[in-house]
Amino acid sequence: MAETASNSAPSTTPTAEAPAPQETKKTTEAPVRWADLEDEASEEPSASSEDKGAPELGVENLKIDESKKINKFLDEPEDSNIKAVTAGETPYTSAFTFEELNLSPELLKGLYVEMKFEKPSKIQAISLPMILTPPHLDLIAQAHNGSGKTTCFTLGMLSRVDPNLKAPQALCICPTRELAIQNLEVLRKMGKHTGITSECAIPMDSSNYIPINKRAPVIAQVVIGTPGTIKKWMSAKKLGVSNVKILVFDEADHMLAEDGFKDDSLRIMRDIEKMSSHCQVLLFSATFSDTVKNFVSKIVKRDHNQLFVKKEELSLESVKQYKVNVPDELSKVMVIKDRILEFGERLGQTIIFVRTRNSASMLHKALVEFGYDVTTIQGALNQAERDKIVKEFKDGLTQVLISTDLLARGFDQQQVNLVINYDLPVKHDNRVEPDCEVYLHRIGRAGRFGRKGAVFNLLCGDMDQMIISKIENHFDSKIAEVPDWRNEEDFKAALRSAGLL
DNA sequence: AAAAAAG
Repeated sequence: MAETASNSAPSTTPTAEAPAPQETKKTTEAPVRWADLEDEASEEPSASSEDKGAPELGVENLKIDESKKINKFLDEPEDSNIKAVTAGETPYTSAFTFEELNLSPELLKGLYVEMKFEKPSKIQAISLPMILTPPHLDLIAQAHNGSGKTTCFTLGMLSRVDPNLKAPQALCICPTRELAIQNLEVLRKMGKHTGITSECAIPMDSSNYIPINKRAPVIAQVVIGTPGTIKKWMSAKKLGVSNVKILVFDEADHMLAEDGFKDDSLRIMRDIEKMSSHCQVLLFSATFSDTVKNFVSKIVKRDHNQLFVKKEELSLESVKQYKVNVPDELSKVMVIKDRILEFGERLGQTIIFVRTRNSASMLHKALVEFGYDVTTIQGALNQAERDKIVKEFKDGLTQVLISTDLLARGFDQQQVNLVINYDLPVKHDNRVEPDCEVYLHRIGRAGRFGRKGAVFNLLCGDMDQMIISKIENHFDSKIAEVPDWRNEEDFKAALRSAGLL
């Protein structure tokens, strides 16, 4: 069974038959070894459950033996406590192996052979039984950046699809086109041997635009896309949802936040619930602000499972954060150029985050004028350009990528060791307030799957000082300072301490 | 004036 071609991102979305190009390049590291060290030995008393007297899962059994993981490059990224609150009477047992999950042999082959996984990560061990066990309760799941959330919901979708029913049965909604494409690539790779069909629902470029009413109805079994297009296909009746049994929101806090995609997301959720009697809803993100957490627990079904992490325990220990005080805008460029990019490829790939599209193109011009080979991505580019920039970066052809918050969430490129905040993330309606969720997502682009990484926050002026100290307070962690922005040795020391030199 | 997505 061939994959359904992606209508919307035709040339750039690799199919399962054409393996992603980076497969051939990033071979140096050993396969990811999850949870291969811990467990029964290092039990500790669990914190008592405070909420609703609901039963608490024995997640403490998954705690890692700290003494055994010294000097280990690929650490378990989320060894702090994940707090589980389960509903109903269903007891869940964490899965220490994928075999315990009753997956099809085809799917297991995808996990071991294509994905090269050995064992479930912690969030996978806890959440997969909840996702896969009847009565398939809704789930709100928070877990650290780079800890393997995508695998949780991708496996959920693949294992709940009936291969004999040629109709949409699983839907996944993402905040950006890039994330939709990336998630589709993962799904096709993981599901390579299952024959399950999939399609990407993102807006098409004007060049290959086909009016929705002239298009054939969707028969792909899994549809992954952005909210506007999904909504459009649904209301044009080209995407039938009566067989949908699992609905996933990736970056769910943003998808359901007041200033995010709330209206579209809710509309999609309600329309599916109307057509499809019991559709399981999965909400995944690394962040849930208190407001959003409160809201999302109301919109899912009354009986649902929850996994949460305290915000103080959310920063990745493997990623060292720094602040750099500079006198003016130009010195930000100088720091990037002379103190960071000078190290070249030794540091791996770098993403520089800026606040605005304008800021992106200014910085781009400046660095290009200094002779650096950088690329820039932001939402004003057309889809073909966006795809090209992402592909070049994922293929390792470009070393330094400037981005707006377009790539702040979910973008997974394991070779990114360095994140630079050229502008700090701030709330769009109130620029003196930091956006702590976006901050966490940005720094999570480094240190994927427990790898080492460094973040440099470039600070200029009192406002930046205030914002960064609010971020420190929010996560209850102190960000180390690079003493002198002009001193090369200070940066060397910082990078060394981060494990990158 | 300001990310993203889409009409």
